[in-house]
Amino acid sequence: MKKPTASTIRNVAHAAGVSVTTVSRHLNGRIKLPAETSERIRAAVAKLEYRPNAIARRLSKGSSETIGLIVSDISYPFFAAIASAAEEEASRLGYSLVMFNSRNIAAKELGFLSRIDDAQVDGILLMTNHPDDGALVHKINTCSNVVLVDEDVPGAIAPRLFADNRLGARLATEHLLDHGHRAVAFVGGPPALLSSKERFGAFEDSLKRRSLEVNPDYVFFGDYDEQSGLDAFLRFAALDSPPTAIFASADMLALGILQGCRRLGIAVPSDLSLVGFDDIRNVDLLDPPLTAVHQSAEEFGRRAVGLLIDHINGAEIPDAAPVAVKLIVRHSVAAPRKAHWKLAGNALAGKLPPARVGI
Amino acid sequence: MKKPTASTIRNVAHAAGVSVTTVSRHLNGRIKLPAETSERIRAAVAKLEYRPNAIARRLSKGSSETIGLIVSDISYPFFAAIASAAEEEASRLGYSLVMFNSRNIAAKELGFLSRIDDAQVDGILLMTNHPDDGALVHKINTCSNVVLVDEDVPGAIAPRLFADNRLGARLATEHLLDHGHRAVAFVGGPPALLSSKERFGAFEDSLKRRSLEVNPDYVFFGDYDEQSGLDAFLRFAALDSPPTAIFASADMLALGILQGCRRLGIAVPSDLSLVGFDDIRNVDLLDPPLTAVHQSAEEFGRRAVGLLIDHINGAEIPDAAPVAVKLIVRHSVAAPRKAHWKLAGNALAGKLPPARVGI
DNA sequence: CTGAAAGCGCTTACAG
DNA sequence: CTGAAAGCGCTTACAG
Repeated sequence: MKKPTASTIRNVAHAAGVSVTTVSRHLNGRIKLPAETSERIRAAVAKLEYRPNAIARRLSKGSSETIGLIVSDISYPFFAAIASAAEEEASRLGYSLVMFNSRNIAAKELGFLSRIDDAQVDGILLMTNHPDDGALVHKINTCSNVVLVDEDVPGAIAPRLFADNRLGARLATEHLLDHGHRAVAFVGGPPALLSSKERFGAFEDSLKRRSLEVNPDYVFFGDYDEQSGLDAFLRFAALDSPPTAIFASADMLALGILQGCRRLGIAVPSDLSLVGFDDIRNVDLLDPPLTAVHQSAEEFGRRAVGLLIDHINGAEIPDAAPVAVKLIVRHSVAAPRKAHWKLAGNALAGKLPPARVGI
Repeated sequence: MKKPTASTIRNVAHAAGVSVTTVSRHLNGRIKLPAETSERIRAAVAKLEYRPNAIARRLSKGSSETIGLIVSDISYPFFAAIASAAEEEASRLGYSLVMFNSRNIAAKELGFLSRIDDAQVDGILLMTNHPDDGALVHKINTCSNVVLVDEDVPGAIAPRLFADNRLGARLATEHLLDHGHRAVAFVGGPPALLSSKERFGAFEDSLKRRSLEVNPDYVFFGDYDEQSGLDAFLRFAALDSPPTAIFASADMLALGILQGCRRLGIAVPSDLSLVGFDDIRNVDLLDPPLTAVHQSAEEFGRRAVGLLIDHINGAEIPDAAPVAVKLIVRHSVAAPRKAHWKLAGNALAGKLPPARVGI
């Protein structure tokens, strides 16, 4: 039961001596009232501390001026930055934005998506990070007003906004190649994701363009987190000829790699060069400052909200241009050493992670 | 208008040949039906892809099994970590958690808080980061079911959960003192905040306990962000006798200080020792790895949700014990040099920030 | 222009 | 045990 204290539109109407209809219309600006009447309503609203019940409004109107953002992991800094920018833009456009943390669980994503059906939100920005088993496409295609952000769900009929993954990966790879590296490794996220596919694809192309082959030992796919970065590093470290450079296709992976280097005494960049992707806040303060492909979270959030609101308003949404990327050169890349770095003795004993599947 | 496709409880009732009442009660588990009847309902639900409209339910029930979390800045890593932990615990207890980014704007906090009034959420975890002008206390005291997390709003009648700020600050300060520092500075957030007051208070006490005085030149209050850290550093750097150690009462401040050191060529810890507060993810990878007071975001999120749900259920909430803290020693603290570090010539020209108010 | 009334999709006292 | 009906607090066709 509602608290008995909250006053309703009926109370206001009664206090102002007009009908509920009139109060509603006046409050929604659909009517122009004589100054005297509108003043009576204003006074009643103030006196009763009346605040329209948003739930009731939604039920009858079917819309809420609210948009949702489903994020797979709010503690991933790049995602949090997108969320923050999205909120700011939504607010600017008169919407409120609510965020849902799905922890990358498909069932939660579906549940949050259902909020479109009952007008809890008018639309949703979906940032997923796992392959779809079909349920997601189905859901997206039955509820309108979702836009896919950062990762794709293949088959979904919805506007999309992605980064320029291919260009970013090419920039990173060529930067390494330009420094003379030939033994360069790739660390990716879940292989089924668009970002992984595109970044790996461009990595491969960049090598090919220089008549180089991808060495399967130098490719690792995991999750987009520090642990996977560490796992990748340890696998590479166990090789007879470890790579001299790594393209970590997400900064969190690079952080895990750095972690591994620190533990095993490998110096970056003199033993091993490293470039990241995302360029999250403060990577310039790492040891060493990380060279990384920058993508603008601000642009991501802002444009995604714009797309969604246009979509809600029924506009035809053209394919969105990718979010721009650029390489930020700092100090984690140097020319390769003459000799490969090798771990002393059994430094790796017991540290090797289980193998992960390739692409 | 709702999409015509969404089916309602009436459709289900009709298809199953029972009343709406029966369907509702059955779906809410308030009734035990003959297997045959419940099977008919199940079939109807499946066939019509019926999903209860949560908005309608809220309007009639007045509750939503949803809790809200208002965070002043979701891109602040420590807050994002709390949010993440809170979501997990809420989910475990059968609630869904929605997050609101207030950008530390009081009006937004008030607006989000109002969602308790219309049952959009059953209760709210409030993380604010600015002094209250009175509106917040009033709001909190008129809507039940809010718990204050991380920072206080004085005068509010609500359960609270704070870190052990005093102990944390003491640990940090004594660590510096134990290394022989006497010229130790304090950098705080907004001086009106509980965390600032408590951390500064304990800093002061720790000095006093060793018969040391706080040097007003060594105290700086700003915001809890990198910029303020940088500002503080630059002010200290302009002093004739700069401090040999800084207690940055938030990691983001420490990051700004590190930024300043890098720009001006000051070495940490040999020129300047530094300890942070929060111990956010990956500060072990900084240059140098940051010594910091650790507070558990996981514990914060988990316990805050527990408190709130107990509160919603009408339990009497005793004063919560503070969230534990501990000092994590890494490599940003060393013994002070014999001589004070000084900047060469006019290295600071044009870089000095405007003065900020003291406590 | 104004208002009485129906309706949004549920839940739940109340009566049978 | 079951169901018809009222009610949650709004909005909005519809009639006056």
